[in-house]
Amino acid sequence: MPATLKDIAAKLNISVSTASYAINGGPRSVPAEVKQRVLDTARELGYRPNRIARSLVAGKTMTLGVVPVQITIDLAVVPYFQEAFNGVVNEAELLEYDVLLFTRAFADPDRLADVLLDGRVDGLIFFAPNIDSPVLSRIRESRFPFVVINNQIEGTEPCFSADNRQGITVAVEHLVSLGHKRIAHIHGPLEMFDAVERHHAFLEAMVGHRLEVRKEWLLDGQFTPMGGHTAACRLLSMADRPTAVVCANDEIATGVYRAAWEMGVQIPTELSVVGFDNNASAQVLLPRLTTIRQPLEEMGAASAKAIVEMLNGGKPPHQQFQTELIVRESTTRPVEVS
Amino acid sequence: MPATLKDIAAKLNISVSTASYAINGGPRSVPAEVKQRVLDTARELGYRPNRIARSLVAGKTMTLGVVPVQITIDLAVVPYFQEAFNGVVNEAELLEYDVLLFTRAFADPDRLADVLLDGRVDGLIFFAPNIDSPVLSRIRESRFPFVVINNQIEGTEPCFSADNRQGITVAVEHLVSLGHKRIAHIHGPLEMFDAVERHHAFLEAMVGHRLEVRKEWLLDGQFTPMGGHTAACRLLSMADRPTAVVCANDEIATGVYRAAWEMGVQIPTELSVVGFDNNASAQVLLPRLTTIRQPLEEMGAASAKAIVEMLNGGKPPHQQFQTELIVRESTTRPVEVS
DNA sequence: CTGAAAGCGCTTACAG
DNA sequence: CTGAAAGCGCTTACAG
Repeated sequence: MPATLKDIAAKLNISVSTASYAINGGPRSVPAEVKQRVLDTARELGYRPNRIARSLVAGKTMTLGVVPVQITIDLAVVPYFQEAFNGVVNEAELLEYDVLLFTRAFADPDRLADVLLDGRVDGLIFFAPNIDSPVLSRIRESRFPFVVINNQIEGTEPCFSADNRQGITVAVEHLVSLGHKRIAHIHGPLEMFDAVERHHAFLEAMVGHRLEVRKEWLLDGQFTPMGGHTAACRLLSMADRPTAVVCANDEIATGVYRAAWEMGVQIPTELSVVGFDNNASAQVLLPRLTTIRQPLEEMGAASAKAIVEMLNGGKPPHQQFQTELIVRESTTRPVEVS
Repeated sequence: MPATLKDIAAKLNISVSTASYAINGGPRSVPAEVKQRVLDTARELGYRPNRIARSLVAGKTMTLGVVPVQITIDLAVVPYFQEAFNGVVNEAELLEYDVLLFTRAFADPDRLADVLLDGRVDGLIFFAPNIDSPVLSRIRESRFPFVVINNQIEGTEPCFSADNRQGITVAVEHLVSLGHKRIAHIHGPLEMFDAVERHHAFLEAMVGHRLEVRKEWLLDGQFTPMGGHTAACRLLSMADRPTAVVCANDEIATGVYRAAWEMGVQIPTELSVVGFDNNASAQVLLPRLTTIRQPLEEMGAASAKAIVEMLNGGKPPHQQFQTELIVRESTTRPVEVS
């Protein structure tokens, strides 16, 4: 039972409105002497304004909701999430908003929408939702402010995504310019928009360079180290092996490194590896990983900024972020197999 | 302007109480026919119960606050935080609580306490606070429910920590049993409780084995890859080099690997490396890192569970988690330098 | 059985 | 200048 304005008012024989004005320093002025007494007894009683009550009258909560539609368990351990989330959190701090993470997974999109729209946050940020996200339609219907990171968006709400196509295109060009012709791709789960875009872009780039796309060199790596490991083990035990592999994210690359290590395959001399994301693990791998940087943190920050802009009546535009190939030590010329 | 109970009641010419009972399915019964009409118009108007209002009358918010006292910026990118946070989030989902992350850093402990105690959460979980945390005293005074992960605690509130001493002791024993005598330690920032405990434990273990502790082999690695890299560069360029190094966390070990790679020092043959935490990067390093596992996720989960127990009137006890040495490939016998 | 009313802790327009 | 009152959107004890 924390102290309330009523307690202070009662103790001082003044009205709660006066107490309120004194505590908030306005908008009505309060005589200095009264104000001081209010402040003193507030301190004495350990009074702290109740933000729930304040939110109710203000009609806003000063908090942003983050909704990771895709993953539910072990979410905070996925690098992709971590970086975008970090961007949101850093920016939210600057904007003086707090961040509520919605973790409850509901099979029913209606129930999920109910939870997201229950008034606890002023706006929502969706992280890399599945391509088919019925929740988004629900939220859209309710006209609640939201933005989306990395997804194709039907409506007009702001969407922040990386140029996956460009990234993959540049990566394949890089490999081709080194002399690679035999290039494999380990893709992510094809229910995810990013995975699909990168996969498409890979195929297009290969065709563009008139290189053969072998079905058995197109494997699912699930965006995880284990997926990458499994795929790479298959790839590396083929009699007819690729000289390079484009991984749909760095986590997959991590698994490829392990597989190569276990099978005694040298990176980059026997296998060139390209990742995607440039997250922390890319910095840990040795030789250092050549990868496509996706500015996830900026994207997270931009999405937080956009939501707040919308709350202030603005209409922030979609934004596509350029990717950047970071050439490090995991790619080199293929060995001649003549 | 979302629909409210009042809107439904007005439209149906019934009282808000009836509407409320119909929506909530109790505690008072409502005739089936009326109930159906309420539900129908609720759907029609897109009505969703306002949780802020509900929280205000219930006096609880069903959300848990996570407070990372130590770090403010780039928080969500620190593995330590990620894993403990993941534990909290997973458990919170099971308990049907949401998680609010407090990110605002206030120099003034009173202001911070005001924010933490403003009624938005039912309980607080503090992450690895600095040894000297004035905020904790403020929260304690207010008798607000809170628990702490990894810190020495003055009061009686539940505290969940790993047995750092045991971990380091076992690690040193492991190295000694392999024949190492020349052992270095790269410690964390000594304002942090964990760093101090591990540092102390290292010194004690060395003394216990009657091994010489060289001052120049005791370096600060700041719990970061860069810190570890810098420290290891110094260590490895000494004429008189250690044969093994105990890193205060895995991130430091990551930097040590890089330094060794750059300087052409082979791990483990020329340098044995032990980490602490067993986080994701430990799985990425090759050769695979021998490390001390600290069950951060369990600790996070336990803390969430404890808070909820407290909210239900319980009094959960302190809990110290055992650590476990995971021997992998980064430690071996030292080469004879005779 | 159901409606009107009080109250959660605030803010702020309205009276005096 | 300050107090009483209404209202934010709910829940629930109290009347009828």
